[in-house]
Amino acid sequence: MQTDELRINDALRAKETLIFSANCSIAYNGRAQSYLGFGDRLIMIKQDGTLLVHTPFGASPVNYMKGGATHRLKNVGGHLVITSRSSAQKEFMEITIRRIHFIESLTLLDQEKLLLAGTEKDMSDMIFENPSLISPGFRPLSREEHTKFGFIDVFGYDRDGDLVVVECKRDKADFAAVSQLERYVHRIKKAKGLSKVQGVIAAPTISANAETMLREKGYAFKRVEPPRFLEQYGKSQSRLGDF
Amino acid sequence: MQTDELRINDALRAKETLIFSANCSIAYNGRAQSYLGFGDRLIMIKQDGTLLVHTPFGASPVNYMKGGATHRLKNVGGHLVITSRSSAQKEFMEITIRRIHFIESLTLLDQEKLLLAGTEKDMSDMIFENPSLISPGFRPLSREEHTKFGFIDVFGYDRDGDLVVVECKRDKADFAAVSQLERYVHRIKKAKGLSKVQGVIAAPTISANAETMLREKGYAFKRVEPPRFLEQYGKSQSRLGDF
DNA sequence: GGGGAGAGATGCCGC
DNA sequence: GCGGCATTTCTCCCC
Repeated sequence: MQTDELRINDALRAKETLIFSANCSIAYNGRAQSYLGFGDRLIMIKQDGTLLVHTPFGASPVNYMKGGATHRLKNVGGHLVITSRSSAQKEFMEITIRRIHFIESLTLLDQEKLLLAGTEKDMSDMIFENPSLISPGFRPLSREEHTKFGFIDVFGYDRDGDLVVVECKRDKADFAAVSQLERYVHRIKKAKGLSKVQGVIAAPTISANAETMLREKGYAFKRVEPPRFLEQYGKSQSRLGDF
Repeated sequence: MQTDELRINDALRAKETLIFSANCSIAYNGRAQSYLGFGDRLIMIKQDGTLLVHTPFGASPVNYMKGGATHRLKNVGGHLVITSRSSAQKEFMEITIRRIHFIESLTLLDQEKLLLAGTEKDMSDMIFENPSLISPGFRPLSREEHTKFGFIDVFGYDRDGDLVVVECKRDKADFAAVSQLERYVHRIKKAKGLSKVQGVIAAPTISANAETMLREKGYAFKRVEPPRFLEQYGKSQSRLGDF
């Protein structure tokens, strides 16, 4: 126990990455409030102050504190208790520990950034380069435009000279996508004083209900798959260098 | 090295929770594609097959596989390589390991469920119990109603007998909240053949732009804080038992 | 720091 | 399974 206490304190002081497993209970108060009774969990405190509590199942942490939090270890009547505070968001967490299964700590060095392909931005780039994916004669003017009209994926003129707003979704488009498109179309109409602006959702699929709503409002759906730059990877691992 | 290989293989076979730190690179192909160059990371494989890769900074994993994935360890020319597959989503991940810093594995027992207060549902319950939070004379009919019209937080009649749709947000309301409210109001109007249905956003705050859009569409904003059942907790830790 | 929107979002619940 | 939506969403980017 004494050793555990020293080990955790040393890691926190040195701002190492600390990972341990413990039977513990957790109370949180901040943006919401939560309590979790005693059970075995993995707890990770990163070098930036991020704290994650993971149960043995599921992808998401059951409790967490964002980076910048400060952590303190106390010994309360023989039990170790970790308190974490984030002044930024007025958050507070308390981990009451019954038993520790293991403790590890070390400093991790990682300078790399994730390369990611197949995002919505990759879709809008692809459409900009291949406008016929939307319609014959489509002439894009801009992509990923952050203007006062909003953040519009692709925006241009169709064959008839009408303005077209294209909203891309990398997955199935839903009600929210239709609402978003409508919001952009209305803003463009108002800003440019136009009565006729086309709206297109470009996505691999669209839910039936969303498509009904889309048609009712006079917009169109165009099936477009997000580009898969590494399609060949699964077949040939030697192509990793292509990235 | 031989020991590391055995240790990881034993843990995977036994479906223990496995956590190790390694200098590694990561390739992913599935819903998208990604590549991450060599760096020090924490890797966690849970009892349900969830795999998480964490860098030393940030709350979110840089790479992951959802529960149900299967993991295999290979020795490729002296380097350990973990391959993970999820047949459900046709996903594939490959972790190439240069050096392992530590390995731990164990079986975690956790039966507890998180108790959480201060959610949007708590807000709609509170409004249902205290209708005057919306307006004097408001009479709620239902809460959290999952109908074919959609998922409506609170819905009832105002003092004048008009139908009212209330959309709650636990944080600042934004454009999306206004669009959502509008969608519900339109659907109710259509379904009931009404020309006049009120719409209210109940939230602690609303962004200035969203409020402008809200007013333009004839809806109202009502300031409501999500209920904080554990308000007292931060002041008096002895009250933990109240939960 | 706020606003706006994407995410390999995840997770929950209802049909 | 899909659909619809909340999330202590997190993260990024722009103003």
